[in-house]
Amino acid sequence: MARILITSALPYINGVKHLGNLAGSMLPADVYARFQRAMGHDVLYICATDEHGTPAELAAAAADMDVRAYCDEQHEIQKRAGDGFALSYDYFGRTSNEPNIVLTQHFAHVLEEKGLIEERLEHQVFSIDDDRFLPDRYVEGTCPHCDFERARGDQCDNCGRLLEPTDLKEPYSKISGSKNLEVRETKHLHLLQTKVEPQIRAWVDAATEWPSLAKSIAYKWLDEGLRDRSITRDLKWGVPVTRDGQPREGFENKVFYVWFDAPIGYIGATVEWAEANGGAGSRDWESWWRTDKGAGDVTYVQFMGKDNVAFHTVSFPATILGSEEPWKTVDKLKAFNWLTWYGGKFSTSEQRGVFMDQALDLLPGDYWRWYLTANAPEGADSAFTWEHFQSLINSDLANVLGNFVNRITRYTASKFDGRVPAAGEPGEAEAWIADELGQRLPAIVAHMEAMEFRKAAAEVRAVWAAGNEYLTRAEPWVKYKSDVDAAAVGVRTGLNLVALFGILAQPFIPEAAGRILDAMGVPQDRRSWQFGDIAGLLDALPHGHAITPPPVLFAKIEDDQVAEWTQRFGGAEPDA
RNA sequence: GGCGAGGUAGCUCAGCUGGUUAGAGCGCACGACUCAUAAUCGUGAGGUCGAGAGUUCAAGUCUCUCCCUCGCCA
Repeated sequence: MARILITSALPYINGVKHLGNLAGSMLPADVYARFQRAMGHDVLYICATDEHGTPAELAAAAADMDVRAYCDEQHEIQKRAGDGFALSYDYFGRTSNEPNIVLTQHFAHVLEEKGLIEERLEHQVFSIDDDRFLPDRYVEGTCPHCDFERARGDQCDNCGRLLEPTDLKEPYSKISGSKNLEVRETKHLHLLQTKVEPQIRAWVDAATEWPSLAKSIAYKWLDEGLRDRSITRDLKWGVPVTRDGQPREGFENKVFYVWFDAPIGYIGATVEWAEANGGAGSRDWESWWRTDKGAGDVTYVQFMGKDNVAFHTVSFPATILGSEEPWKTVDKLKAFNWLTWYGGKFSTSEQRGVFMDQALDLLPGDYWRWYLTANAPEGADSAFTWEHFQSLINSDLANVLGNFVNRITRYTASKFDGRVPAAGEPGEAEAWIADELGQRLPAIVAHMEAMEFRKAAAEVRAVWAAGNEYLTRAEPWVKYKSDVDAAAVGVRTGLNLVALFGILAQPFIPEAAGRILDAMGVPQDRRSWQFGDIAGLLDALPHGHAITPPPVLFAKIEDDQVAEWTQRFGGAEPDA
């Protein structure tokens, strides 16, 4: 039994995420976690909300709430949305919780001891009316090069030139619009990434199980040269900057930069998990994260969107490797491209795209899980369209899987007293389906191991379709007229296929899979992915065992629903 | 502007280090079947692989130029 640590990129706290975020990290991580559990491995799947930083403060202010109260509320909302999609986190923590604060301060302390942190004086724009320092992109003004009036402090969107906030003419605060600004001196801690660069490069060189997308992004950053990076900010909301357990002199009103403490949150959330579970034995967080405390045999797998790759392959490793402590680092990394909305961006303001909570109002989580997995943006960006969604769900879930379950269970109820028939011997049709399964089941496992979810889903669908083909070949309803025993073999095999399909479906559509398996009376300990004995799989249900035809598993998506949703959330004609 | 990804059947996408008649699902046409959510099963029609040039015995797959789309710019 292998030990597998899985994390998905931490969703930011300011509001429910859209389907693209779900599809690019949390969902595939969950599919993988469920798969590995079904394979019998010891899996720890950790996620958390990323709560610090200016956007959280501003969102809280906009909601007229205290930041912590705002985060409390948003964390619960995101947790609920995750539950709605059956995301099976072992723990869904928070970067603002105590363990992450302790760990963040610990890393800063160790890095400073190693000579990798130093104080530097900076000049930053301070907004007197907002009573805060403004991050570069929150300062706007007129571009000194092209006179564009809404250039940002870091760059002009019109002429594309990189800027410093102090370059802007007529600068104003993007937060309040106030022009009452001044430049103040402020001291910050800088992480000397330039000194760690050789270690990071060697570590990236040694990584064998990263996809090319991840490696090329990492090398791109390394080749451009790492920069020493400020890891503190003039904010109230964040991890306090300390020294020897006391507030650090001159840093009383500063906190660590959100990108410094957020990835440490993977570890912090694991500590939260351990504390919630007693913290003993394998429930010990260090046995997952410290190679000197038993994490040597852990395989660590990270899931993220491509925008996060650099932070996970370069920035966070700078923290970890720079500490020179025996922390577990990522082994396998799965990066996703974007799920687009009809080829363009999801956009809240333009009402283009669906958010996680809205999606659940329309349809159960399984529908979305299947679409987003079967259509995952793995090789390239992939487009969501209502029409594609409708056809995929209706075809794969309603017609191929749902109808298969329905047709064979109902036939059993009407002709075989709702029981698994014992009579008859397997023949040609049974040999055919056994051969199909013998080829396709290993392929599915291989695709899952390789984290090729799109291909895995296609293969799972092919197995479901093979079930229908099997019934066409076995045609028990024809045989029933002349030879009830011959029909019984087909029914028995069909029922066992239903159970197998439920087992196969678990990582992808866990709720529906559970209903199928419950209806077939498959006990919990018989639901794992053990496909070695095909003949056994086709005769696994006890003879005479009663089954219940489940209600229709997947309702079809109707054209008028698509029309309504297109109207509400945007679709093919954004201007219409 | 810089950087990145991509342009393959009507649609959404596979096609590894170049090598038999370029694949899948959906959609479409025709046929079969009737246990089933008018579901299912079978057969078939659809592509000069963005454009041009080059390397090679051989290019969707390598090189160059161009066109177009999308994204990112901490």
